[in-house]
Amino acid sequence: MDIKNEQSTEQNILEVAERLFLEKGFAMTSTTEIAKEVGCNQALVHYYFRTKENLFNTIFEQKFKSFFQGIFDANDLSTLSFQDKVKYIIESHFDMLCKNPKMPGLILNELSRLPEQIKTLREKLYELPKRLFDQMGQELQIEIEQGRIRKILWPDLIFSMLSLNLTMFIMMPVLEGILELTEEQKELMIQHRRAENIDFILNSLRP
Amino acid sequence: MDIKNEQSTEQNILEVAERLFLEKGFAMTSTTEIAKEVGCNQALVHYYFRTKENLFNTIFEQKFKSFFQGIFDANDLSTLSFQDKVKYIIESHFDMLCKNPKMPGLILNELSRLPEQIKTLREKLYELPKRLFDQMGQELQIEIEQGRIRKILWPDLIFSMLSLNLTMFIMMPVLEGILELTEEQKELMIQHRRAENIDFILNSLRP
DNA sequence: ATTATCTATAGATCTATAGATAATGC
DNA sequence: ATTATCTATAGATCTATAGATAATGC
Repeated sequence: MDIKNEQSTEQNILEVAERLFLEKGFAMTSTTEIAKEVGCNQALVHYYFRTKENLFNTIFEQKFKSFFQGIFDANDLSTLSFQDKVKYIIESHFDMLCKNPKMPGLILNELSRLPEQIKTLREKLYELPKRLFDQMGQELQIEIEQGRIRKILWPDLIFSMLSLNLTMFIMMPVLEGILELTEEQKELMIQHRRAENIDFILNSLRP
Repeated sequence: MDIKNEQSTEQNILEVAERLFLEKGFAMTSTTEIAKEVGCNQALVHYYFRTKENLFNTIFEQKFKSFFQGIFDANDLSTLSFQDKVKYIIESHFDMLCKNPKMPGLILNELSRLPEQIKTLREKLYELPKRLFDQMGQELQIEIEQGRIRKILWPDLIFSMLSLNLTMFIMMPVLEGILELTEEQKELMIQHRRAENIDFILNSLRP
């Protein structure tokens, strides 16, 4: 009778589980609770996914992949100036976080339990963005030599870029609680910081 | 027979519980586990603290207070230049995080459950540092007018300062897992970022 | 026939308490 | 006497599975 119930129960379970895992983490979410929210009985969750761990891994793996490939998809940035590349990276990283605001928290809390995902992440970190990163590192070197950017190491720069973006989303639940933000205020704040982060970074890079 | 067992069992419980709560959070730490590590039986944990919640709150409240008052203790900064004040704040914030590297994670994960602490934090945020913050805001305004610092809002500046410091410690568990850092590498990285954060901020503030 | 769903339950925790026993401070 | 510690256990979860029943696709 539910409007949503066009989709299969399996799909429903996945969606509810994803939401609950993101909200409360692995340990605090029970298959009983998932079943209750889906509107089926608890055994069914195990019928489809056998174990809670299985269910979690299925969801996490998928979210995890799309999360990271979102950061540096191979857009051609070669026509842009170095500053514009920096700006583009900050923006796409920030927007990716906007779409998955709870993922950093989940990764932080659960990654240590998941050696397989750690391996994946390590490989991705060494592999995929290496081209982009090596190239950016070299370009940065040239910019510095030509006096268009102050002396700074590429790893330090990228760390600062990601830091400023990340904190916004990691701290948001606490900020909301403390400052009692409305939805509009929150949205304003996020958009403000998006611009501010770019500004802050580019200003720091001036020679 | 243990060397440490000079102190009372109650103190032992507090110390073990603090470590476990910081490592694994409230939900993932059981009183059974605490008792096992202390070397007593599980009933004793409840004898001293009645409930697990009680035990957690006792520890959290204490850590929480010392954590936040560490940030802006009323040191007299009035003889310093604005840049040196900024540097001092970054340094003391960073060093406070060094001493309590797991606190941000715990606060992030558990604060939502604790309305009392949220209230405390809100009051502190409005109250205690208001003097320092208002003053810094005014000073910043003067610096900007006199052309010694580029145009920036004080809340944006303080947010960026704290962001860069925070991320270092929040991401450290993940970084350690991915990059397989040794203890020395980790220590080097932390000290490097301490300097880099100051550098990055001060460079961004140039007019 | 096969697949989806339900009921019932075993077995593993975990928290909290009651009640017995040991240790300690007068 | 009082305080600290232990044993035992009630009651509440929670995960996972076995086995019965309903729904669906040929």
